[in-house]
Amino acid sequence: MRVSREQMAANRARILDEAGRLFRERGFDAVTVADVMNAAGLTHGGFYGHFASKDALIAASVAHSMASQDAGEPTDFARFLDAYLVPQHRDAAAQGCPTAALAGLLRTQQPAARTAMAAGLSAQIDRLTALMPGDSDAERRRAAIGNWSAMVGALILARAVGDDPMSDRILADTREWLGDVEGQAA
Amino acid sequence: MRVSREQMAANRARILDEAGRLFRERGFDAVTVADVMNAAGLTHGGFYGHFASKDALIAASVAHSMASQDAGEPTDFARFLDAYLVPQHRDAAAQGCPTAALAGLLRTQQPAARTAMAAGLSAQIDRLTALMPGDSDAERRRAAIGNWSAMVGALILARAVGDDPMSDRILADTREWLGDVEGQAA
DNA sequence: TGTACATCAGTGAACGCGCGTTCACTGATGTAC
DNA sequence: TGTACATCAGTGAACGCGCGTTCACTGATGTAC
Repeated sequence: MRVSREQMAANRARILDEAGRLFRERGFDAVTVADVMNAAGLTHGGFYGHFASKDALIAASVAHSMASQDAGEPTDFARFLDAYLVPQHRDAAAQGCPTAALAGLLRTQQPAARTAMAAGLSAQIDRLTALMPGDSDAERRRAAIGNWSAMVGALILARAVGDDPMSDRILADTREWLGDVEGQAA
Repeated sequence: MRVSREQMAANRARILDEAGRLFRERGFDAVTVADVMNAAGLTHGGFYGHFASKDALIAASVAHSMASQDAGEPTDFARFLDAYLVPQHRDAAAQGCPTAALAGLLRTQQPAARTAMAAGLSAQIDRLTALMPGDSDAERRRAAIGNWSAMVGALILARAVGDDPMSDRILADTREWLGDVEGQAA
């Protein structure tokens, strides 16, 4: 059942897409190699033709998910913030921000996966720095890192507590607070 | 090998202490029931005399770790912030803030564990609200939630990226940025 | 261009290991008299 | 207070299951002529 080179490349791309979706939704440990392959329409045995190990898939998947974030590159920080800290995003982790979904899981992962996160995070901070007001580049970068930490932190906390009414409040209050801080700084 | 009631209570307390330490250090999945029991100086077979399941231990451990945070209740926000966003805290997750160590892992845990996180988080926000400047209680609470999201988010991001030089920068920049924001708001 | 053969992507059964959980047993604790 | 017995916290072997990984096989693709 050999397939064409194009087909194989498409299969690999589908494996990465599905892995990114499943890992964001359930975390690395709760998703099996067979889960990913089945989601991609394949059987688990073929996995090792594409990746050396599950850890290699995790590293590639983190890089893939972080890179796909570039596509939706924000051009207006206020708009980005308002779309980010909302219940719909909290409830759609599978399609949402990979940083918020995965950062808390990466401390115990292998170096390659953490390096991929570092690269994606660095790119995101560069992007946000360009959108920040401020007199110096250092000041804009500091604001970008502070805002991004608060956004990712608020989303992680809102997701951690489950159905609790505090979840909505964390999102709304952090959104308003960051909006006020921005207003003051501008 | 029956032990006295006091001894049994002490054993249970030691199990919870060690579980809290190990879970913060390695996450829930990478720590086995046997790991926890051995760390507490016991064998794995006796575990089910104390807890109904590993999930029950996780829930109890989250509650235990979050409650132990009350002990170090901060009285000065600037001091708390300066001690929180530093490399030593980043590198000592086992003894550090349970919220930063566990929040990212809780989305995929059972309701009891998430409820315990919600309760601990609520208490922490109440504590920080009391330390915030501001005209109204709503404003102080918003500042507490925003600051706490940024602190937890920055620590999670700094831990996610590993040895990367960005790790130190995330801590330092977020610390300075929050200090500036506080200064402006006061 | 057509044919014969080598390659190799994917399949699915199987392997081995580790983990959560169970259970028969042990012997110190707690209690009844 | 001392003795006899019931209780039960902890032990360690065993069980069963699921997961990452391997491997012999299949049959379509790619290539040599």
